[in-house]
Amino acid sequence: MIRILLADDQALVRGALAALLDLEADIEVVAQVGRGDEVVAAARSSAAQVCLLDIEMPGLTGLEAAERLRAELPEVRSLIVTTFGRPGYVRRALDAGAAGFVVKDTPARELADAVRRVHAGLRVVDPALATESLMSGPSPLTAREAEILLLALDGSTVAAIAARAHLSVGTVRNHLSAAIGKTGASTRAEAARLAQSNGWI
Amino acid sequence: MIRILLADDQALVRGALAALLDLEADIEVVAQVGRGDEVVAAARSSAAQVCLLDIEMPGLTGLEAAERLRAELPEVRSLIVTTFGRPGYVRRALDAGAAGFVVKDTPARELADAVRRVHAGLRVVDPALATESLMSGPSPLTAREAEILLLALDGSTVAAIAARAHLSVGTVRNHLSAAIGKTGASTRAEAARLAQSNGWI
DNA sequence: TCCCAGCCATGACAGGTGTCATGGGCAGGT
DNA sequence: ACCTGCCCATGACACCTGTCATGGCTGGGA
Repeated sequence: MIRILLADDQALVRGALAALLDLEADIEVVAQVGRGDEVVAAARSSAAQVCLLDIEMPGLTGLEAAERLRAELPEVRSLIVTTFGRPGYVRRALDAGAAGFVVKDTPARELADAVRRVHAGLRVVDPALATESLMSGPSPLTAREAEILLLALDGSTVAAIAARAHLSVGTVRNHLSAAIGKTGASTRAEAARLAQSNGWI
Repeated sequence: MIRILLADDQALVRGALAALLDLEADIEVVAQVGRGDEVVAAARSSAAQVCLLDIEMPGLTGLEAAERLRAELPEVRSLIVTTFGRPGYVRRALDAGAAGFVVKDTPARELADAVRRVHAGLRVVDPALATESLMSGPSPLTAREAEILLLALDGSTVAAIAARAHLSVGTVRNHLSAAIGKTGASTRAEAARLAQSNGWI
């Protein structure tokens, strides 16, 4: 019997996935949480063996939760199950210690298989996503550029970004200009959008 | 026995919701589709009574699908089940003829209840969402402003937007300026983001 | 040690952007 | 018929942005 923890902030999706997995004879959902920062504690108290983690969650992202799990409960294996198959997410997930990565777009049957493989110690990654992830390569952005670009996501002016980052306006413009060049965009808004869709920020 | 059609582009979520609803004794999932433009045909051939529609779908949005259903199969009732509880979505959903609106964030139990109420001819709207929807009110944007703002979402320059909309650069700037004023933003990128999060575009 | 990459900052320039005033055309309501 | 609101367009102005050149600083490799 494989003991599963489910982490997804949408109660309906969480419950539905639980219903789906409980149909499998060899899988048992032993815990459900709706926040990333509840994952480690719940995994500990429920003695879960595999954690299904959504990326978008309050508290901690699924990626960060996987990192905590690796540090505090190394015998627990994480499987990222997310809506967005952004290239770059896969790499970050594996770097964070996740054992697998599937998108919510996969056939329902394959989820149980993925759980079994992860539980058996294998790594499982959506094949289509894996190639796309390798295509886009690692982030070309420096840490600072990524940070500034993140602040530019909401469409703020350069002055507002500079204030939030405690930097001069000119420096922000330089970082943004570098990011625009590296992403192949022509405005900072487009660069921010591209970087996000590639999982770079 | 209530006959249900499920429309969601994420196969995993669709399958999981099906597993969840099939646990109910009086509910039967008779069809599943992954695209908005397959909803009407599938509803017709499966003789579904209630359609659960996600908003974000290829082909047609759930809102548009609800509109088609009302026109072609008026006896079928639609229930919008979506990830984003954006104020403004509720109003648009009800305008499109949907009988209910719930977010994926609701407890699993309530979904079956919502389905039963919709089937019984009642309207069901997430109470928290309903008040928020009334708070934000209807869209302040004119049709043209919303259209231009939609083109500005990806961070394009004004010139690029003008080319795509077949308008002069000056006109685009005017529409954007009006939209910026109405949304209380200070750049078009921020205005586009605000309008989207309010369900106005 | 030198050198390089990244970070921060300044200044200047061209071109993009947001605002405003103005005007014509078109539908819908009184 | 009149008014109102929306759409489209033009032109001018101040300001914001993206780019480039330049320089100083720091923390690693070679």
